[in-house]
Formats: sequence, structure tokens, C-alpha cells
Amino acid sequence: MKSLAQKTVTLKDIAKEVGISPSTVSRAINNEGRVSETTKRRISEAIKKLDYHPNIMARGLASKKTKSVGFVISKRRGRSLDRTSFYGKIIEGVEKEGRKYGYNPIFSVINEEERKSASLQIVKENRVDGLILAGCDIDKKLVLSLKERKIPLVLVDNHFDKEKISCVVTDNLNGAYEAVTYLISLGHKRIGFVAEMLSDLSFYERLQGYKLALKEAGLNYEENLVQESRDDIGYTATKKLLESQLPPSAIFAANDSAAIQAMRAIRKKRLRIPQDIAIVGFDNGEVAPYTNPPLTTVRVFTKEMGQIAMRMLIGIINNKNPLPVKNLMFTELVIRESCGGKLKRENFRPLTH
Amino acid sequence: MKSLAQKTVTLKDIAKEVGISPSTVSRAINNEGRVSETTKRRISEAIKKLDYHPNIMARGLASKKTKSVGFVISKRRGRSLDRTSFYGKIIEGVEKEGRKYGYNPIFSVINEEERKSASLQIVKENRVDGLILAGCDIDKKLVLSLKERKIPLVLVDNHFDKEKISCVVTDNLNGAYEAVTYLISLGHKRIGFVAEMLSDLSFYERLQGYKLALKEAGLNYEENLVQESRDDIGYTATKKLLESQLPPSAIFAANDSAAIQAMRAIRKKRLRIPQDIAIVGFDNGEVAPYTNPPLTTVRVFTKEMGQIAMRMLIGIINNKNPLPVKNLMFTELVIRESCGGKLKRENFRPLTH
DNA sequence: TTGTAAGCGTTATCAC
DNA sequence: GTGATAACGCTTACAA
Repeated sequence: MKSLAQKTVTLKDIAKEVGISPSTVSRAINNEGRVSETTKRRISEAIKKLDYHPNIMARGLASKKTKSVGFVISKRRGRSLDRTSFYGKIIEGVEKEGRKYGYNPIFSVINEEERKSASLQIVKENRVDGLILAGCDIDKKLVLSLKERKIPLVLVDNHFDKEKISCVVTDNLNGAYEAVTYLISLGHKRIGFVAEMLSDLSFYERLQGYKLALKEAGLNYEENLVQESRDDIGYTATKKLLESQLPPSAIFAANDSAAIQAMRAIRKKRLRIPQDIAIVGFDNGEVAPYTNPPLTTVRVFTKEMGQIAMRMLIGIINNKNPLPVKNLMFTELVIRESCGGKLKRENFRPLTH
Repeated sequence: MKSLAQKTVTLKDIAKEVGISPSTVSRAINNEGRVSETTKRRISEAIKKLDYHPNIMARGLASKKTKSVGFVISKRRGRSLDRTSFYGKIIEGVEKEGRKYGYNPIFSVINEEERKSASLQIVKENRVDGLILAGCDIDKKLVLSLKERKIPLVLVDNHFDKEKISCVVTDNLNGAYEAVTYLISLGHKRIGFVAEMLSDLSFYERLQGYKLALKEAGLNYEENLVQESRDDIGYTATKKLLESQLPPSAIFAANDSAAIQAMRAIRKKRLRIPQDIAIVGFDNGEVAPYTNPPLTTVRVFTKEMGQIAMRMLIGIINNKNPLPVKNLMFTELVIRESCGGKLKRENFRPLTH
């Protein structure tokens, strides 16, 4: 039953098998031009029979389409926890969605040379039809240079609003708003905000959500309730908060990592969570369920972001120049135990506008 | 200064520029056949000048080499914590090493169809020159089918010793041996072992290291000191241990996730870490420094595993059939606070044979 | 050392 | 509907 010749089957082979020309086979495969149903059927039978698979390279050469996209991340030095888990989830979504349309993601980390030249090897080599740029460590210069060269592009977890580049980002503002509103609904009046750094785009947006929630609740925004500490991801920041004259009764951390550090600081002070102080994180990372106590946090739909980004990118690749879109992903408050008991969400009113 | 024609520069263009034939240029670029130093120089000048980059697709078509490798993972249902962070680190290493030699990794998750057919789309399409199969959820049938078809292959964090397939794995035995020996050097006589599941290859090997350490120290191996609990990654297992007649004074967890669960169980019992019970994990994951107390654990060189795997794969791709090699990665005990204070390692003797 | 020419497996532009 | 035929950009014998 085994075929003896291990030669790869080509378009020609199946053309020969059916007794027609290669061009017709090509058309049939790509659903282009009219091909009679009968020959279509015979072609697909032959394809099955000979186990034919189009050669991507040949196809790419002829059609100028690689059916690959670059998934590129940039590693910034001095970024505390590396976010490989975050990126892993995104690319998983990218892969899943791409697979449906025959696109494969090429994983690429920007290196120094590329950073300097504001260009990418995989683009120069025509390895990809488009790019998904993930994370906010991506250089703006690179993005602009790519855009200028009309490379199909989607940003994930990053945006440059002024430049009108398609992107998919978490709705940090609403997510934070919801988290803080939840805290307020629990009776907290003094709520601290801690972050690794306020300059980070996502964290900045979360701060805005925090402010908005306070404002809507009629609470005063106090600058000294907002603290950052770069070296220890919010540990010192929390410490400062706890040692202040009027320490907060709750802390909203800019992300789960900061929340974990905050927890450490809180414990160090011999305070109990949530009895003495409540805490909410952001991201719903892998560890959130396993912190002590399990962390109430804002879930971010990472994998889905990847999927949506891929779908957008494919759209851009195939339609010439669709209007750029900023895709805001909803979040979801995941209530565990770090704010006290099994409190349900009914008590608080989410953002209505 | 800007060129008006945006046409992509090809081999021909630079041949024309220099005034020689394309084949010579090709040879020069690929360092094949003799090309005079002078023309070589002029060629590379022209390449710079015109900003030429070889078209990967064309090259692939002609040479049957794609300069891509597949990085493939398999997601098994019912696996507790997803290991995207682990895979992210590996592929980072793969990318880094591949970049040096012009190889790009294509990220791919095995889907149901592929699992059933024991074959991979990217292979059929000739998208890749070889594969890195990561994680122990990879089907043995797939691996064998790939091997039979002579697809260059390297396994990461997985091995089928009988099949003699090149792989790079953590030296779980020695890592575990070292961890347990450390515990013993601290005076512990009753040491428990907890895991999510003992059937997992890595965990099984770690169990062997645990046994070996006990044996070498002249301690008895007691079956009831080894517990697994699949549903909660070692939480129940630890609980069982703690509630036994002679509870252990230390626990060696098969990985950090299990260690975190063990910590939870220990706290639930109102025992202190490390005063009442010491704990060691395995992996040195991102969270290890942030557990309470910071977790002493065995460091695994994930990214480096990726690098080495890539290097091996490139070797296999370029030399026909080198002998398969099993690459054991050393580990490193990272001492934090979950076994007590700042104890140094001098007290204990690592494996000498 | 260099050039010529024939592919590599597709797609695309024409005619028919 | 279908079939020649010419690209696509590069590699690679084989000549020179």
C-alpha cells in the first residue's frame, strides 16, 4: 500500500492524474476563475489520492504572499518580571486564528540592530505578509517606519492614538474603574494605587480609571495615595502607603505582580488581608488563584487579544487599506478573597456610560 | 536622496550594478565556489548600496531550504497550570540562537486533526526545515512518524530514550537529588514528596532523584511520604502528608506550582514555613521569589534549553545524520527562605559521581 | 574565477 | 471553462 517513490507531489502531478493543465488545477485550488464542478471534484479527489500539499515557497514566490505573519516582541532592559507568559498567551491566540486561514506566525524578538535601523529582518527578506507587534516596548520609530512602507500592521497591548494604527488593547480605564468601584462598594473610602511605574501606558490608563471611579463616587483624589516603586514592583510603594499618616484601607495594584508585592509589604507590617486591608490586582495572571489569600483581580483576555489581532491583520493584508481600528477588549472582575469573603458583585454598579 | 522606484532589488539588480552574472553574486553571498576577493568586495558594496536582501521564498524554492523551523507544542486537556510561560522562555532561546544562523521559528500548536493524522501541516507544506517539539505532551506516534520521514527533529523537555531521538532535557534526577540532599543537610529526616501527578515524566524523574538522595543518606524510603493530587496540584497531597501520623518536617515539591499549593496547605494547618516545615520547589518560576516566604527551588535553564535545541537542530539539518544526542541540562539550587534563614550551601555535599 | 541556462512549484496573463 | 506560456527570484550543474 505504500508508495515507493518518495518524490513530493506537485501541481503538475495532480494535473497529469486528472488529465488537465496545471493552471486549471491552480484555479480550482484557489477558487479563482470558473472551473466546472466536475473537474473540481476530480481534482480534489486526485489531491486526496496523491496527498498533495501546495508548496508554500513556490506559492509565495509566484503570488508574493507568504502566508506568514511576524509576531514580534521587544524586550526592554530593566523591565521587572518578564512577560513571556503574557506573550505566550497572545501568540497562542494568534496561532489559533491564523490557522483557520492558513497563516503561520513567525516568532521574533527585536534585536539591537533592528532597533537601531528601525527595520525588521523578516520584513526585508519578504518572509511575512504582515506584522503583529506585541507589547508596549515596541519602538514608535519602528512602527512609523513600517507604516510608511505600507507593511500591514496590528499593535497588541499597545497603541499610538495619534498615528491611527490598528490595534487591540485592554480597556484599562473601565477595568480599573470597575475594580475601584467594587472596592468603594465594599465601603472603602481611602484607596491606594500602587504600580511598578506610572509611566507605563497601561498602568497610566489604569490610574485614570482609578481616578474616575473615585470622582464618580464623590471621593477626593489624593496624590499621596498613588505610589510607584520601580525596583521592587510596588513593594516600597505599598510600604510608603502603609506608613503614611492616614493609611488606605484598600489598595488597587496596577497589575498582579504589584499586588503580590503589595501583599508582601502588608504582611511585613503584620496586617491581615482582607481584614485590615483589601487588595485588588489586574491581569488575572496564572498565580492569582494561588496567592495568599487568592487575589481578586481584573481579568484580561490575552489569548483573545491575539485572535482578534490576527483577524484584523488578515483583513488588512487582504483588503488594501481598510480604516484603522482601535479594538478595546472588555475586562472582567474576578472576585476571590483578597477583598473579603465571598462577596458578590450585586452590590456595586458598573460603569453605565 | 530617496530612490523613486520602490521596486524590490533582486540578485539581478546587484549583478547588473557590479557588471557580472547573477550566479557569481549568488555564490559570493553563499560563500560557495571560488569568487575573487575583488568581486566579493564589489558585490557586498553593491548590496549595501542598493539595500539588497535575498528573497527567502525564491531561495527556498530553489534550494529546498526554508530557513524556518517549526516550534511546536501540544496542549493536553486537563493539564492544570498552562505552561505558556515555560514555552515562551524556550522559544525565546530558540529564536535567539536561530537568528545567528538566519533561522526563524514558526510557532505552532498541534490541533486535533494533526494529532489524529500524526502529521503536521507546516511539514507537509514544506514550510520548515526541521522541528523543535517542546514539552512532554507531544504524541509519541507523531514523533515516530516524523522520524521515519527523516524530518530533522529535536525534542525539548521530553525524551523517548528507546527511540534515540535528539533531545534536550533537564537533569531532573540530579536536580532533585541536590534539593533533597540540601534538605537532609539541614537535618531533616522525614521528607515528603508532593506532585500534581507522578505519571508525568519529569516528575517521575524528580521522584527518582528524591529516592536516590534518601538512599545515599541512609534514610528509609517510605511510600506514604510520596503523594500526588491531580485536581489541585498537590494541595490535597500535602494535606494528607500533614495529617499523617508522622508528618514530615520538610517537603520537596515536584515543581513550583505544587510548592505553592503545599504552602497553602501548610498555612491552612497553621504551621509556619520554615520553622515548622521546610519546603523546596522545582523550576524557579517567575513567582518563586514572591511566594511567602520566598521559595527555595531548583533552577531550570529554560531559555538555554531552547538555544541548545536550536543549535542541535541546525546541526541535524546541515549534516545529514549525526548521531542523536540526549542533552542533559544542569540545574542549580536557588536558596531563598522557605527552608530557613540564609543558610549557605557549604554544609552539604552535592552528587559526586 | 565566472557565465549560461535550466530548473524549483506556483500564479497570472493571455488566448482559445 | 481551459490551456499555453511567461514570470517570480534564486540556486546549481555544466561550460567556458
